[in-house]
Amino acid sequence: MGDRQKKAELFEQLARVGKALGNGKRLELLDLLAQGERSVENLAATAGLGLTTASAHLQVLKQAGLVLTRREGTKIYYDLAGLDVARLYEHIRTVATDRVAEVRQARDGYLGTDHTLATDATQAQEVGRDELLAMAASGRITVIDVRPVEEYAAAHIPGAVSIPLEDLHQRLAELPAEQEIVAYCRGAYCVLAYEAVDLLRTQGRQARRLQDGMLEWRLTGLPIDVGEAA
Amino acid sequence: MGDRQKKAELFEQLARVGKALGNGKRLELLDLLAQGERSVENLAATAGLGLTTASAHLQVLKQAGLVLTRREGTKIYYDLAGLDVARLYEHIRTVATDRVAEVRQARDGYLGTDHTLATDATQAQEVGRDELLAMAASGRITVIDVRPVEEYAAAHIPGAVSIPLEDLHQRLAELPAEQEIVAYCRGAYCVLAYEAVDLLRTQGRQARRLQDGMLEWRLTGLPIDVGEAA
DNA sequence: CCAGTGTTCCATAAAACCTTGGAGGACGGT
DNA sequence: ACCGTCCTCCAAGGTTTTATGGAACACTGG
Repeated sequence: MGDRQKKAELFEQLARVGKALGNGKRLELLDLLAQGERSVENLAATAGLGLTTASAHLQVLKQAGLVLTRREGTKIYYDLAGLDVARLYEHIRTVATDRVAEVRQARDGYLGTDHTLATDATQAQEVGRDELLAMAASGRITVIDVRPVEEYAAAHIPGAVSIPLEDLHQRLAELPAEQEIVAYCRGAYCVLAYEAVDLLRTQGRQARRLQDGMLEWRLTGLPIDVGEAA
Repeated sequence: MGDRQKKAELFEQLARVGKALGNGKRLELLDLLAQGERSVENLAATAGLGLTTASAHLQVLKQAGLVLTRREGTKIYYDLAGLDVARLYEHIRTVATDRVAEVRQARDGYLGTDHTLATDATQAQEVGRDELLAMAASGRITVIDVRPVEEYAAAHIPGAVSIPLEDLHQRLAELPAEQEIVAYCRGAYCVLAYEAVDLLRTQGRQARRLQDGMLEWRLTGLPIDVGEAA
């Protein structure tokens, strides 16, 4: 094998990871896995894919070394291979958003333009991570996790209460009326917290969204809790 | 357009960048561009691609926002869109190498297994970036850049002398006999510096390779010089 | 304004990829 | 041992990339 050919082979192998990241469905799966491990069936249902399709995509991610599997009885759980993978995902997302106008358009279309405009008004809706820690420590705010319970169980911000978005309206009574509420969800591209804040405000509550979400929280190395109870 | 569909659209857009990174030829083009801007013809020739093929690949990279073009007279020069792109490339390379055994095999096959084994002996051949700066400042070493002259001109380590690998043998006399020589090239996956060190040693010189190369040097934010003269 | 160079655009054929359904394998429960 | 569940593997199809020539375009220099 010639030198030229070996070089091509090396780049072709490197491209394996790129290929794995080069499909919307797979990115969506990674996005879900960034919240914690899940079974194939769960992933397929959540991402709206056929079982075999999801399995095939997961296989590609596995071949690229991005995810790992763990068997528990009859189920197989997939999880990110490591925090470096989450970091890579976040990195590619940042570059895409910074460099491609169409990505920003698609994001605004999904999240709602009003949320993503970087006006002073919107900025005020967001709480920084350090700010959250400080305010939570002094008991000035209540932090709620509006993701599905299973994601809360996999990893959540210490002290946060789990109230999935769909339950929020009927569980309003659990939240102190006089305290500001900070909601968070999966990450920068997740709508749940935006909608939670909107809902709370229409109910006359003081509410803000945490800047980004769980993915970015983990990437900055901040502490997390695991388990179901609050 | 439903929520589900908008979400799919968002991920599909994000995947554009992944797709661009999901092809060996394109990664090779990025690797070359990480050294500095080049014309299409130059890129095609260096990467061993047909002119139209190279152009098509560059178009994909451009659509993904990874490269920019600049016209100068009759030629069009491509360049990385920014340091963030180089960082992303480096990131994907690191994850691929860490997580996929086949990538390591391909790398060893290209660079030569003897170079990549992390033994104490090989470690001693490598000079750290800070170490290089310190030794160069005190005049204890001569730093040579063994890449093609055009890449040296685009960006090089301050104080380094340009001696392309192919000229090295006949220009040995330019190098001080009693001083240690440090050679560098494009980056972690570039063979030139390895071969330069091998050549120098067989000629009885003291020689070591800089850890990684120009790409990583730039990413750590260290200073560079631009231009032809030494 | 013309000729010449360098690059992109277009059409086409070959290759690779995605999806889907069905067969098969591993495990737990009975 | 047998069945049900969950997942992977395999094969077939339809769709999307990729490579490669030739035509078209943009710019420079005369």
